[in-house]
Amino acid sequence: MKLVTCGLPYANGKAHIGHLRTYVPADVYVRYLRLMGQDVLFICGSDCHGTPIVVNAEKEGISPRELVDRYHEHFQRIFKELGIEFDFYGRTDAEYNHRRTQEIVKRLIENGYVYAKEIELAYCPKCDRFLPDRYVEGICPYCGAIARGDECDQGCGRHLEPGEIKEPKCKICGSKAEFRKQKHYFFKLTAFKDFLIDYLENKLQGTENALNYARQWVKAELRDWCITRNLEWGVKFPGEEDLVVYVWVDAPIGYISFTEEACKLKGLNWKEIWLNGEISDITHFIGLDIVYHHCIFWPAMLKGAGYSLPKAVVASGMVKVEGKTFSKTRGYVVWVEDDYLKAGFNPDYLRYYIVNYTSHEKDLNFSWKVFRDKVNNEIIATLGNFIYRVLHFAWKNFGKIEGKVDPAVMDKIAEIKDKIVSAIGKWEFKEASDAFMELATFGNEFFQSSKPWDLIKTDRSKCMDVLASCIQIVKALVIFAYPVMPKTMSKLAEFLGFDIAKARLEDALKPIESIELSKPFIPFEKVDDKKIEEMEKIMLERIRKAEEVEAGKKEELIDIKEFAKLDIRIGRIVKAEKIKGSKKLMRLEVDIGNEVRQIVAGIAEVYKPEELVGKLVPVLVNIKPAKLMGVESRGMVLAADVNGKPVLLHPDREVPPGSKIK
RNA sequence: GCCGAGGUAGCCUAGCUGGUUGGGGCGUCGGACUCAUAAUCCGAAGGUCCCGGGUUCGAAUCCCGGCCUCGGCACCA
Repeated sequence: MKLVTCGLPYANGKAHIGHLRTYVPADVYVRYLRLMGQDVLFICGSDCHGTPIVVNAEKEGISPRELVDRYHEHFQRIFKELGIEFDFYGRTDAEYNHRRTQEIVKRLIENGYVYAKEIELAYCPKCDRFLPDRYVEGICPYCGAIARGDECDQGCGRHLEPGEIKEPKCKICGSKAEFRKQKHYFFKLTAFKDFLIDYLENKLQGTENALNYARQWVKAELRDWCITRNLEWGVKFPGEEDLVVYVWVDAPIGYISFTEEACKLKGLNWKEIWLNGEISDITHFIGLDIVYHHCIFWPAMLKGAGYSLPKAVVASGMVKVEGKTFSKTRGYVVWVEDDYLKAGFNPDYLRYYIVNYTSHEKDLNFSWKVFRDKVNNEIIATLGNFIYRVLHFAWKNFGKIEGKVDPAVMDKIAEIKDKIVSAIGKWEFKEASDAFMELATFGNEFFQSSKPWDLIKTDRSKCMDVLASCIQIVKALVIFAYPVMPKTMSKLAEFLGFDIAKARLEDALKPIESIELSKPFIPFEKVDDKKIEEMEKIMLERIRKAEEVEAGKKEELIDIKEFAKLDIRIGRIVKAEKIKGSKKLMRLEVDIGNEVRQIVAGIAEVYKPEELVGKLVPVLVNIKPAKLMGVESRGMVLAADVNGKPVLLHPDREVPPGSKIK
């Protein structure tokens, strides 16, 4: 029994096209494996724990469970509609996952891979609880900027050790927090370094993007992981009522507990998968963002607890939307339900697009125009049209087809089958889908050059043979394309009188002796331009709104007194040099009239030092000094922000340095 | 700057353990056909294979140097 899993969607938001980049190919993979006669268990579920869920639930005034329920159902619905069929779709907050997680943690403790350590954590006396990192705010001891729990994110960027932050405040009630010592538990990841190097170099298979990334991390620096958190929501750490296990412990364990549940339902033994010697036939489909967890943390945990290790990790590339980096906040997103499904598009189209656009490892660009073109030119004109023209012609002129299939046709089908098998073995789903499209084109050529519309008038028997060959191709296409477009292809299989669920790739090569046809249906409906324009409008509107929100944040009105607090003066740049080790930072010496100040500015990507010297620029003089890349900055050069790039401002005419700006 | 992935015709790409005129798809242009959802088929145009060196009888393919793009980290006072 082979196990295939997908990275668990976090039950904290709706499904978007980025999710599908992983789930669709995984489903396609599983369907092809089954067509090859393999026994596969396909598992996924909702990732339900972690602080972001707790924070969001609190914001909405509901319990974490209610929030999780909502998205758990949402994802199940989306998967069903898109034909992504898991054998089991679980949730990590279920009893079975808690049980398995505690069992594994206990094993790790028994085997000596977990140790306790006292660390200082912010504690709010008013709320009477320890505060997870993102609930703490305070002052950075190094640069004085406002910093959050573990990091000076707005100031010097330093990583802050627990206890370092000054004047800690609770972000929930705003009252002063204090530091209290608390015992936490660490997983000895460092003990697995040699094991991981060997595993990643010699044992683990998968896509290069994942493996290379992980190898680099392991060789660099491994640190022990703190695996407990101060939360109520989560899996209790054994023996510690107040601590839950870190979300990245219980989430992947979901793969195991979901397998158990699936096996119960199917009368199988889960231990044959997860307690089956060193390496087991387990394949994880994931996004590039969680490579670290799946290639490093997870195998170490499994090893430490005595479980089997995954055989392969397959990571999908990133998703772009209309050529831009995917971003929910900036509006470059396609929501599966609100955008795609509500517009009434056939889910098979999106599956085809995702699988066929480019190699699994590379970036996928989603564009509505490309979507329309791929659907209309490839799915409909080439594949759908071939299927329909053959079935329609055969039904109209014969009704029943009994004829000899051309050996060249059989050879071609066999060739395509081999291509598909080889492509699936490499996780190259575009290659597999290109292969059946090639067969459709071959079919069109065969039909065209055989001219059955002429033969029907001169030689009915020969015409019948041509049709027999064409129907053989149609059957092969239905089987070969089924994993990518299950909804339409199963309807066609039914029309042709066979059960696709029991089909094998080899069946495409079994000659159809005789087939009786009824009136065929048009397999795919065209996507029209108006609909695409609508979709583009929706997206543009969303992008515009996102920009407005961004601008709106800055549009808080202030009065002149507040403005007067800003001491802005014209300064002359007298020296400029790039800061070593930084891409964006430039060290400037600026004459602001009564003194020359050192200022660090993030302009090095756009400006060269030599073009800056002598230039007059506005400088915010009374900003708190800060250190950037270890260089002190005592002021801020003002510039226009154009698509994230700075454009410097210069006075209309020569003015003396130090001139005040009002 | 560091690490990773890449740079092949308007777009997506195959080839990358070196070897006949660099394949394919979409789009474009011309033609043919009419069974079919104006679908299909045939043909054509379109490429400094990022740039510069080197190895070699021979390089898109190997080596060195550089440029650029994407992602991650650092950072944008």
